Amino acid sequence: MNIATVIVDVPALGTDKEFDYLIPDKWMGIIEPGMRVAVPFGPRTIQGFVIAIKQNSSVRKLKEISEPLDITPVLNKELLELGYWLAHETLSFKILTYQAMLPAAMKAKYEKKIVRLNREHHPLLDEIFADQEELDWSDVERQGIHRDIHNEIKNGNIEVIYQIKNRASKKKVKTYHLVMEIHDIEKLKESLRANAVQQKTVLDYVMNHPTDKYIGTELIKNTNVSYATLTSLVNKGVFTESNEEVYRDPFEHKTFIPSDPLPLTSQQTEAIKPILNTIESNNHETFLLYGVTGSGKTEIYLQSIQKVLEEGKEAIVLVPEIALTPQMVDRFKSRFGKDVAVLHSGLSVGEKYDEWRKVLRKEAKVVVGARSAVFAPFENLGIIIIDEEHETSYKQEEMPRYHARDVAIQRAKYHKCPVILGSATPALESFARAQKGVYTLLTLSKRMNDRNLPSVSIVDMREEMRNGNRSMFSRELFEKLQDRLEKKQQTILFLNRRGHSSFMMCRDCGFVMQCPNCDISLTYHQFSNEMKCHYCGFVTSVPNICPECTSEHIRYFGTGTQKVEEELHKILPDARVVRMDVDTTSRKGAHEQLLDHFKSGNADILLGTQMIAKGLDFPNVTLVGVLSADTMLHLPDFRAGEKTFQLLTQVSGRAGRHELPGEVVIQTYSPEHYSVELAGKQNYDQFYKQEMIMRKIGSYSPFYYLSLITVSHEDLMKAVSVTEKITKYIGSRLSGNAIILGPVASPMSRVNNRYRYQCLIKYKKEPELKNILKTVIEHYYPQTVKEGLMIHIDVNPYMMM
DNA sequence: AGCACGCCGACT
DNA sequence: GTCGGCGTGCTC
Repeated sequence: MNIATVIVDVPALGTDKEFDYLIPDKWMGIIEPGMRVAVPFGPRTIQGFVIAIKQNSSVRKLKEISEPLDITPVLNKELLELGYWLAHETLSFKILTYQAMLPAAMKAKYEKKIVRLNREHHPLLDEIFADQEELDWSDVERQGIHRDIHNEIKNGNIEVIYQIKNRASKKKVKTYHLVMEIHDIEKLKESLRANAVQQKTVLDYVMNHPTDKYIGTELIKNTNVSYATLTSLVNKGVFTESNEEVYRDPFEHKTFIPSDPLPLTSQQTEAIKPILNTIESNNHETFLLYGVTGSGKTEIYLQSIQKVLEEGKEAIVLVPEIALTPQMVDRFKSRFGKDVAVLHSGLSVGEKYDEWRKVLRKEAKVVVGARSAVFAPFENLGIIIIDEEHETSYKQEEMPRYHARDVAIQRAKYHKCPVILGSATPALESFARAQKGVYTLLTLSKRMNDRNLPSVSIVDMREEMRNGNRSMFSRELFEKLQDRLEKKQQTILFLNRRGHSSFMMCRDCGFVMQCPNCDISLTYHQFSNEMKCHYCGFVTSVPNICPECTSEHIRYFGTGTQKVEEELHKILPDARVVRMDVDTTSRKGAHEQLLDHFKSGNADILLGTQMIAKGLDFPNVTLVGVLSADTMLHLPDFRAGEKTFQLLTQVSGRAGRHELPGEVVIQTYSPEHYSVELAGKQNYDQFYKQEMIMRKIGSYSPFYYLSLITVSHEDLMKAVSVTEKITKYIGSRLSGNAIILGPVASPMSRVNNRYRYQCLIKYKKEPELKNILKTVIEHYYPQTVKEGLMIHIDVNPYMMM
């Protein structure tokens, strides 16, 4: 058993396979599956994951593993297998699936260096090395001395070495251990010189707060002395000092008030019963917890987790973009305290690494996190919960293009434990599966305390226009805003930004400023006063005259949050507005600050985009206004109606969650569209029926599975011809039941000067499809590398652009 | 992905 | 003749 199977850190077709290495005697019994190792690969040394350990290899001449990079495995057997499964499902390279499972801090960084092999006098080497032991390869390149260096390598004077580095390190803090008895400290204090004030302060502090160790920074803060003082006390034998590893705690300055399980309503009790049963009986089952906003889904999550912990198992809770719902984290931390680790995008690389290690070391039993937290390295999973399961952020858009829901179910099958998908507006796919009995449907139709759903009025903005109101606020919304200001109640104003950013248009000739590299109009950014392309990053100045007809009547159109804010100030000068968008929340912690500001009553109106739609719960909010409900209704996406319905329903749910009744005003140009109308009525069931008809007519999911192939190339003809060949090939290999659409130009037909064409495959059962797609990838791989052709395959796509 | 190897054209 | 251009193929 001295041979290790390794997946190497080279994401390419030719290297996406197992490589065998000898385990040197000194590492025997130490190197285990799931560990990262450094291995020689060609002339380099790179990182790899040990997949298995075995007796024999079919390869004759094996190299030895250089060294292990972990003390204990970072992936368990289940996750190692999951990586293979995921690579197969998403047509991804295996190494990328493993990288997706680990915090970014553990991705290897490589350094190429040269070292001197001898100290013999040498004019060039003496000069470039000076006194250094090793030299970065980039220095060689910068100085343009390639030739000489290669000569010296040949002469045996220097050698090229490769180093693997971790991105983040473990955080260490200086710690002072108290090693002197209290009465000795007293004596020491007496014997100190009168002017040794600082040392005396520390000794006093220590006597008043006796404990066996002190963190250096804290000791200094509390006693107002310097490290030098502490060092002299170390010399006098009061302390010993050491560097101890600590976790970075993102919630260091937050206190959580412990919470106890709440009594459940009769509906909640009914809903949780089957979940508790599966936990107890160790069975896998997927539940769709369909509960209107405010029906108490979270309490069901909490009490299910409680049960899981009692069984000695662990829980994963996925929350979309968790930084956006600090309230949610609070609820879990309050209930489960130190057992909770949090993994979300707002944390620094180091913080994420620490939270992840708490899981690996079994110091945390509950993980609350965004998409990638579904890979938390637990070994006794008792439940996986996906809150707001319809959210599209659960789908990763880069390789591996996985959906957290699919991974969750796969893991739950392995662990024989339940999955709960929770939503007030389930994804159509999920609800359909629940109807078919694939998932078990649990319904919470009543809000807790029997609070009514807010009353919703839909305002036809065309009508407003006809009546001479050209403002972005309808009369109804304006009057209600005024009313809330008088009553000292709060309002949330939601601006649906997608497909609605500001663009420059000439009023005389209709010219719209386009990105020169992409097939999209440039967006006006008031903040920096520039025109930007959101796809390739192109930036240019704002024109004063139309570049086309030199007219001065060139203006920006569309509604940004800043513009809404200005307008609010004009019509309601006394209103205190908190604006939340990319500009105001980019600073770390700004998000939470703004929300706290609003919550504490320091503002009347919260104005924002997507980010205010989710999970917020403010008692004093009695009005929610949606400024333009239909902006994404017309996007080229078969889920546009579903997304609109979900968003409107979610936003509406923000009003009247407590004692005060809530009202919602939805402004729209398409009041008759069923997505808008039924969102107004909060009628998911009706929406489901209606949308299912549309999906059936269009042969879309959930009636068909989809796979999307996008081909892009600098040369339009190349993109077209390759897509055409692929479409033909696939058509010839699939059954007659599959529908193959293409080649057509992608809705984003050019990005970054690359033309994009696509082929959409709709199918019910095509067991050969994965293999066919793999053949396509293999066939075009050489062109991918050499000619800049890109083929991007998305199984079950969410982004159709 | 890198990197070495190898086979052609442009110079000392 | 040698240098160095980049096309080709391999990495346990």
